[in-house]
Amino acid sequence: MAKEKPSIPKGTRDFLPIEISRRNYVFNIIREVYQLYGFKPIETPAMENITTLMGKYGEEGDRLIFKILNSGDFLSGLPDELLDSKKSSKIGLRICEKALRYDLTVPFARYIVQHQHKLSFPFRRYQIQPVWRADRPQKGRYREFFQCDADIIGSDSMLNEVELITIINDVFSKLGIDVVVKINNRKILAGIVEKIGHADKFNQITNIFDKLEKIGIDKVNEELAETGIENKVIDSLQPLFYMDAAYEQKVEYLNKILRSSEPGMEGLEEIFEIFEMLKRINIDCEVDLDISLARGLNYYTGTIIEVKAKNVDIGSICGGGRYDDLASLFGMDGMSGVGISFGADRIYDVIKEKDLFPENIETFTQLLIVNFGPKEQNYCLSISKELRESGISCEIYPDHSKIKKQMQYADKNNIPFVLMIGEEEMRTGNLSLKCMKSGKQTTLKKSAIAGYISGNC
RNA sequence: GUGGAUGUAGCUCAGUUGGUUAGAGCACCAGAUUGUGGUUCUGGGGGUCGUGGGUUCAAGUCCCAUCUUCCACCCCA
Repeated sequence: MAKEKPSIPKGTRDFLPIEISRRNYVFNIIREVYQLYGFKPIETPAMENITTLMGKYGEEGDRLIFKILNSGDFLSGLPDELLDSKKSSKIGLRICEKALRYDLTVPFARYIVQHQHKLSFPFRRYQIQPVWRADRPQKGRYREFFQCDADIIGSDSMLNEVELITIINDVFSKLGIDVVVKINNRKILAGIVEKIGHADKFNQITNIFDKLEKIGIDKVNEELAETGIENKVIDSLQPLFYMDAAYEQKVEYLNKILRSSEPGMEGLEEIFEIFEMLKRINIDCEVDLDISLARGLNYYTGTIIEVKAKNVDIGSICGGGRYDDLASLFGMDGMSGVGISFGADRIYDVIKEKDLFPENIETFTQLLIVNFGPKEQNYCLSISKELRESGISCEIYPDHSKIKKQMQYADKNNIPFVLMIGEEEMRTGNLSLKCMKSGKQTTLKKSAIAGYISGNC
């Protein structure tokens, strides 16, 4: 048999125990905060019917959905002319009925429509599961990664937006990450585009706005001019592009130019409400109204939110927004929802880069019991049972190897304590406990061990 | 999907205008030390140089293709 070099698909990763434990640290903090706000956990399958996903994320999104080939003789029913046409996307839809989920929001919309009779609205759920995107991988961009979503569906209130923002604040302050939360509203963008008379070019224009931070104000103006917007109009937009302008100034200016735009004023009113509420509660992290923030999947209709870590170049680590029409795509009207999604893997990368993981999460086993031989091993069996019953995570070294080797094992596995029970200890009942960090050894009766370790961990 | 870079031991990398048997550090294993790890010393194992073709007396080195990883665009968490 030919030897195969082992590998995994590009953009996917294996995880070491230490990496899992660090990732769980991130998950646990997010989960705790979600539960503190009354969100309930749900799960959905890794794969959805392909029709559930296609067309929900825009053209680019469709391309990035992983499709699952049908089982069986999937080509037999295809007309020859379709096969001969070699149009992959069309053939793909005929031979793939399932696809891996691209995010957690669209499956959630499907979920609430299907289970509406078992749920009471407004419904707040959280969901921590992996998603898959057929993107080309690079730094902070994976083909399989975890999203941690929280959504409130069935309520139009801006209070929901405010709660989500405070959740973002709580999570990142617990993780010790310095972030800036950017907020915008699609209705404001629609109003601006409408006022400058290019409502038909919404995507093109907002896309250019979005590049502001990256390419700078001059290039943005250049690109806007290329789309056919008159210089006079571009000049009138300039105040919006000064990122560090105070919130009040931006709102005042928007009030002027959006006066006769119904969606524009509506969006502005929503933003105003959010910021008024935020003023009532103290929030540590920076929250900015950023008119250049345009991103977000196609389904967002109102508020859009994006969070970036300061001083780390990794794209957004959390994003979200309000979607009024998502459930109606599955046949349930009047169900506005708003949600956020933490990108656990990017958050992991930020914490790693900033070296912010706490040390104690690297300990798995607290105590190793050295194995001196068959007699001692038998004696240790009951000791390990008692220690575990007292909540001490411990293991007996499985072989009668040299002590040196067993100590090395403890050292490499970051086990803080080693218990040595040889002939002498068995006879006297005075057990030798070594603290690996200090190198000090103490003699204890077995009943005192659990207490000693708990007190010194 | 478009463009650019990269690939040599488990990891990080040297390797001259093409020229004997491809090196180092770290990691691993063994010993110095038969009841004591993390430091030190000694020794050892480990590479068909990403893969497939081509040029040449001779290729890790040059050419082509392909894959991987990384970077930019696009898009996004």
